[in-house]
Amino acid sequence: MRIMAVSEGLAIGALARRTGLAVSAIRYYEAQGLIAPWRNAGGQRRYQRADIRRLSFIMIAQQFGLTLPEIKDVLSDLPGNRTPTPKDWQKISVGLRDRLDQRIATLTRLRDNLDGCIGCGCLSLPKCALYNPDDRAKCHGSGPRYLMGDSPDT
Amino acid sequence: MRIMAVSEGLAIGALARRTGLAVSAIRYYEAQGLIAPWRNAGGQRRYQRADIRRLSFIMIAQQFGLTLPEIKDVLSDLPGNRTPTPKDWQKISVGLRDRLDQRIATLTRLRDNLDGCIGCGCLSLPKCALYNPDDRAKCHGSGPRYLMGDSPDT
DNA sequence: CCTTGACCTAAAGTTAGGTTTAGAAATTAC
DNA sequence: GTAATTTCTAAACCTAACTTTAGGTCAAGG
Repeated sequence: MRIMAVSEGLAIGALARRTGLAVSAIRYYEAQGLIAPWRNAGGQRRYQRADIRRLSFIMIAQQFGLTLPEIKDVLSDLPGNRTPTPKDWQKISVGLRDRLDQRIATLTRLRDNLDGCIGCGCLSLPKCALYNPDDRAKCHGSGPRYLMGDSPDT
Repeated sequence: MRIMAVSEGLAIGALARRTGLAVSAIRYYEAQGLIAPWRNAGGQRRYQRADIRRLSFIMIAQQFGLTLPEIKDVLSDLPGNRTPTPKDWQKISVGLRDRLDQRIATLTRLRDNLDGCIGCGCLSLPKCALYNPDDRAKCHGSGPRYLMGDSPDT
């Protein structure tokens, strides 16, 4: 009688085909701690079906601009002792949505600042605050000012 | 009598201080064709005041996610035969704004797709179309599908 | 059994956007 | 005039996220 009904897992090539990722990329993610396959008797990697979803999540999170360490961090909220349920994925996806909202907000703010600059026609940075890499948008603090060439002695 | 009243230009260190960029970065931009100083008798780089504005524009465009080649491309619309006027800068800034709008739109679309995924709780890619890196959002075309593990034979 | 294709590891190479280093020459300050 | 700074070039190094290569091993088909 067959006991191993749950199958012996996916080989890395099959996983690559299912996800669209390169085999080398999957191995790289493993080296970075993002995925942990087991090994068969011959030492080859074997993956669970749930890993397809895991890799897909990684791909999506990358589209959203997360780095691999960040994604690793997000994924660490998944249960380690069992296959993640839709509910588990839903939970971490909400976190992803929050990050995405922040990025959109930042870009939108940046765009509005640019609009101000275009409006005045001079791209004056002290006015539009675009000069601040951290997007703190302070207008009269310390740090580099007159970035667009509008220094007082010009 | 002094003829050279327009000054002999900024040294690279002075430009670096005025823009907040590293000297090495400015030289790097030159290697990439983004800025073109002249050389003094001793072979040192000399910059115009207008270059402060040019470098600032580069910094801003980078915040918007443009690559250096893209920025070079955008800057190529500036007049080469004279110092750019506010009007010139205004023109290319509008182009920048367009690109920014597109990026915001893309991210927003991505977020809405994610919302659909969260809503259904399964992160099903065939439904949410997040799987398409080019953001073409086709739902039943060719290419990788079932990315989140929802293949028919699961 | 034997061949072919998939897989293994380790190390080197790739691209973007720079920084660092080394040794020499130019400039500035006193 | 000399010392300190700045600048010069070329080449090496850096991180992220991978890919490629080289030399072997494993697995499946006939």
